[in-house]
Amino acid sequence: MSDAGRIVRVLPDVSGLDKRFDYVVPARWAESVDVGALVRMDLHGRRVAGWVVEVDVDPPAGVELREITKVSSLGPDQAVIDIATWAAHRWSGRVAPLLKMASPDTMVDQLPSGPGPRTLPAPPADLANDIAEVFGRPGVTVVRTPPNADLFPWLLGAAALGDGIVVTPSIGMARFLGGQLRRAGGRVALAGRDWALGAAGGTVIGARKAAWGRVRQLAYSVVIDEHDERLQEERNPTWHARDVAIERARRAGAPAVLLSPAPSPVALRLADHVIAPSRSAERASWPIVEVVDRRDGDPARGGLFSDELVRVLRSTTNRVICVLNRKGRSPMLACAGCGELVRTHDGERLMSEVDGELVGPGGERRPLVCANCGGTKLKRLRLGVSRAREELEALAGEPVAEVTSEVDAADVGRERILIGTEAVLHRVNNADAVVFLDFDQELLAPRYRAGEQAMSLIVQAARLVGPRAGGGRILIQTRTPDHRVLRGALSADPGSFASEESALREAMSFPPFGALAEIGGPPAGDFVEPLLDRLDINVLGPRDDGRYLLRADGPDELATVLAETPRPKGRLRVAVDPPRA
DNA sequence: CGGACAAGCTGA
DNA sequence: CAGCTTGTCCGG
Repeated sequence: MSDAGRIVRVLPDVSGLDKRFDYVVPARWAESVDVGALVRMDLHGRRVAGWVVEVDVDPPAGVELREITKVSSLGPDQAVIDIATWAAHRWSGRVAPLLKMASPDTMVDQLPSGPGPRTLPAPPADLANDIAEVFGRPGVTVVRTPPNADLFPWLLGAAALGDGIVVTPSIGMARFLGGQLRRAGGRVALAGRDWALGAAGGTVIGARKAAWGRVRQLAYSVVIDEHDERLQEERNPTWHARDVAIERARRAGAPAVLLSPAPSPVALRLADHVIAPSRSAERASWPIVEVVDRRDGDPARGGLFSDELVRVLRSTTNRVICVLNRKGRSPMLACAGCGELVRTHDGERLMSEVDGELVGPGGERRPLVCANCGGTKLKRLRLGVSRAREELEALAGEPVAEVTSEVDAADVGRERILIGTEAVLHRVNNADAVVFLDFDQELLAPRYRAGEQAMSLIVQAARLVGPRAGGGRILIQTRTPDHRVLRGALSADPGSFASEESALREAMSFPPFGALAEIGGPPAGDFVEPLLDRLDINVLGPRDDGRYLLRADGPDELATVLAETPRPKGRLRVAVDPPRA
């Protein structure tokens, strides 16, 4: 090493460039530059920001090094940088966007002092044993929590261990739980805003970004509502906060605790231990769920308005939320004779009519005949949200407000009855009843996670209406009343649903029994071409949108193949664990 | 990514 | 052939 100063390796914060460059640190900053520091430097004629990812490196021969021009801020520590590197490989993306997630919102030149000694209240007696057990051992524990259970005791149990991260699906929930913990005497840092506070010690809590929080010494990772889709980033790399939180805990030898009323098949597969409430406690926390068979419904009105729906509208005095997910897509077909939906052979997907034939999303074809009764007269069920709103208004004899995803929670109307897509479930805090007008759209959506996502909607509804003892009620209108999701919801038994769902996934080698990546963009075909005859990789597609699906035995195998396969030039899009595949 | 530079296209 | 677009390369 030369006398001129230390040499550091820097990852520039430039999207589209995933390369590290070496720079000299001027002597005056020698002490303040360490791994993770945010710096500025000249790169190819422009001044850019970057992260120091290694110090005291041997630069390549024959390159004249430039100097760092500024030390801007403290940043992620070595542990977080290592996780970002791991995650970039795992989700086949670049490191820079992950480090950005792991960096403070505003520049930090010094950490505040750490928390003093603290005493937290003991968790309630009925949970104390479970909490002590769960947080007393490393590894992954899945805790199935009743949908209306208070989650705060689990947070207390974690915080008692010292520093750690807590991930929630929304910032709102993070603020709520974080506030509770702070009032109980915990040291709490909201991910992003309180970056420096968290780095100095305590509990870092936030939405999925909290998975990237810097902590002094990680003693736990907690994921709240593990089933919630919002824990996964939708842009590339499509990292999942659950998986990041688990990996961080694993590396620190700390417990990773995943809480959910309906844990995903992935969580259950990753779990070393599963804890479930007693059947009676779980059942009591669920609202009353009523499944209404609409095979006898009037197709002219989309079969959307059952007698049971009318009864619910009239029997409650408080808010009723009606959910109707109908975005584009071709209309569902139902048999005019028996009312059965036209579904694929395995009953998992809807079929549509193309050139006088029935066609399923996987390419399955058969003539225009009902598989249930042999009837040849099929009817289209189509009714959009705005038409449904009008009809509902006429039926209820009172105003009905439409809530779209563009409407802010604060602007939701005063009307007693609301109708909207699933977004309405996130815009309202409570209701007497939630009615899913046409749940088949969710159950039979052309995605392998459709069942899981449908269950997640029911959980959300269960929270809005509260437990059965308080009169909480969910009405689900469907033409597939025997679907495993509905059986699980009806008996307030997400455990049985989870077993069935996992068995199906295993039979089809879908995640978590295998890993998927979606390959898109113009060069997709060239990219998958060398993989076609490999035994450890299945190439599915191309689908009609030109995308391919790759399947490997696990995420590690998939990541390695994606990293080793040469990238043809052009804009290739790779989405690992695609949320909508 | 975005600047540099080269190769290709256009128009009077 | 100047002037502009499009493509390819590369950064310490």
